[in-house]
Amino acid sequence: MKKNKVSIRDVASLAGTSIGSASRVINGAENVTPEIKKKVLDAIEQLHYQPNHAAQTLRSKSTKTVGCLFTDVSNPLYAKAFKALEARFIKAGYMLLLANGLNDPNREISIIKTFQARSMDGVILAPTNEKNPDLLAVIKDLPMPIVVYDRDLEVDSDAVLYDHKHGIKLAINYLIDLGHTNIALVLWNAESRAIRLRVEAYEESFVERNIESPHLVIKASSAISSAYNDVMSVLSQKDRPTAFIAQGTQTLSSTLRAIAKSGLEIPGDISVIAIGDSEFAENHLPPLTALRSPIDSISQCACDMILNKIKNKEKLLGIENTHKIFQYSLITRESCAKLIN
Amino acid sequence: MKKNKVSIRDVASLAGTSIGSASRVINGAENVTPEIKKKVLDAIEQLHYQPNHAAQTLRSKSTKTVGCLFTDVSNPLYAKAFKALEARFIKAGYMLLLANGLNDPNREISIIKTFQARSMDGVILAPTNEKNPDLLAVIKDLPMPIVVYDRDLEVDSDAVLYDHKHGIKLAINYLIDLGHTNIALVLWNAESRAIRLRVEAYEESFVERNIESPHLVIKASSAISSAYNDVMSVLSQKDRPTAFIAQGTQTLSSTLRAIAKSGLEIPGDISVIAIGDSEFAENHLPPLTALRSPIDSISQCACDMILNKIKNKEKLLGIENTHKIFQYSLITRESCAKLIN
DNA sequence: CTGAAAGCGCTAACAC
DNA sequence: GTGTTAGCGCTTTCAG
Repeated sequence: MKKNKVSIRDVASLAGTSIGSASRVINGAENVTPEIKKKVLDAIEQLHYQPNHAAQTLRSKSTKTVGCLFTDVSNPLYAKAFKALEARFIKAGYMLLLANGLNDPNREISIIKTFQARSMDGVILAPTNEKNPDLLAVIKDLPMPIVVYDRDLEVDSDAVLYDHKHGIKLAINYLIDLGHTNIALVLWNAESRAIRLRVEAYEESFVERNIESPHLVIKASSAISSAYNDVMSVLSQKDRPTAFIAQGTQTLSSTLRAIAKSGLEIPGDISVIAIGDSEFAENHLPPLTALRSPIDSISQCACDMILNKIKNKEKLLGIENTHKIFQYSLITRESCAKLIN
Repeated sequence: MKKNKVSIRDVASLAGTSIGSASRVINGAENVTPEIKKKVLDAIEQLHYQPNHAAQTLRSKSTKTVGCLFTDVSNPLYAKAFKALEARFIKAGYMLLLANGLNDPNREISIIKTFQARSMDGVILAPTNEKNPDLLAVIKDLPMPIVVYDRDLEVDSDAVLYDHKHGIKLAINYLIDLGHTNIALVLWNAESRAIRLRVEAYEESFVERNIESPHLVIKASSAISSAYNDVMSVLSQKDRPTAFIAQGTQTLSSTLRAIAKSGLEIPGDISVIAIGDSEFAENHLPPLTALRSPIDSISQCACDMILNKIKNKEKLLGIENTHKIFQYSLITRESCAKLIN
């Protein structure tokens, strides 16, 4: 633990220039003689000078930091999104400050307030409590650019959204084309945009194909044990489903386990589609057909939106907010088979 | 997007006091009349005043932020650790800034430099490249309190460490007591303190019991497909193991899948112990005996170490660095059985 | 193109 | 106990 007390003053004096010139060099301003620039750079090098971030922030009114509120990074989905965002922001010279809302409205509110108190240059928000009026009020008060991440929030801001409906329809249509109609959808029992839309799309898919819906949406109350039990019980019914669409990591593997335990083969007896592609799906035996979520492009877009707003903050005050929607794609592998009557 | 330009000056003038008193109230100083305190608090309330964090930082030399370098939050282990740490730091009024090193030494170095440039009040470090001299040099230069998180880093700092050896020995002794000697350890093929110690402990366990080691350490090069294949092939040998100790999430489930595919029953034919307890292990059929990692206590300790050093920064300059070691515990469930010859 | 100087918003030291 | 004031380290006018 050493002390680091070299300031721009030291740099300027070592370089034999003024503080102003030193600052210009540090910030890459154009109007500096190569000569002075070199002297300053040398001094910086020699002194191991690092600008004081707090002072820069105070003066320039930019923290070079973006806040990110996700529900829970232990959900691999969010972890991946965070990593994708982090990579892009770091490249742009920003830091991403992650905080977990953990489904708690008060925590979410307090995190957002912290983002404000620490004057983040922008925020990416995915609060769980989409309808909470206090939450909404706090968000509306935010002075910095906002990107809503796959939530139906009634606030005037940019948003990036997954087309969960389209994804489910892709999967169901694929299965219907293979002859399946008795299709089950296994989700967990939470309230979220994703789940809401998936359930809606499930019913709509059958309507659009003029097929009677089997109404087999299984909402497991716990991702593991309950999904397993629920799938087991559905499987034991006389008119058991011939295909499953299962979400997530744990819900999926519980579903798979239940199928295996029931002595059923994939895809011979049962077809399976995973919502969300993963190494797991790819390497499973048999490899699982999966809905691939556009996580990288959505993250890139969120990042671009923020950076763009930050850059144009002064210039185009009346800049429009945009909602961008991203499509799933169906990666067909070997877990689905034609249904033979 | 509104503007937020109310400063402590506005608060003081509305409250009819001086800036100094306002500051004292904000910082909870003792020597303030209740009367003035109330007036200031009211003014703050009324103006929705929020202190400017950059100014506070610049003046007080404390960012109220702690940097956290983990390998990869998509690893559930790190995600859980991050959450545990975050909870404690938030409670103490700090923010945790997470960054993923992603196994890349340059990235790790650059992250640590960023932590320094942004003058984190403390850092929690778990770099993958434990021996990289540049990395080490950068860390040694850090001016703030450091806690090394389960790494063998040759730096003079606090550290929190898992007793991975003890964990493995717990598991192997338990299995030996059940009559197993042909025990396989399934890991993935990475270089880390955890894996290093587990492999060492594996061999030592047998030596300590005067049993010849079966030398069955399976290092899957990929967590999923390879673990599956490797376990399959071990299982097909004439003298197949009677017990498996498997790490992680994916390695474990691949191992389980291979066992199931081989037509073997747990615990009848094969005993299984999971390294790391989880909902998955708990809800598996049969419920899995597991080594529970002391993730909460280790996180709590790391947090306390940092906070303690921050608090005593000036006072006890020569404060000692401590290494604290945390024990796994064996949660016995139904996946292990007595070996009947 | 460069230097001098003002001041970002706040805390802490000091007088009263 | 309270008010005044000097900077924290930097960016950014503004003269020159």
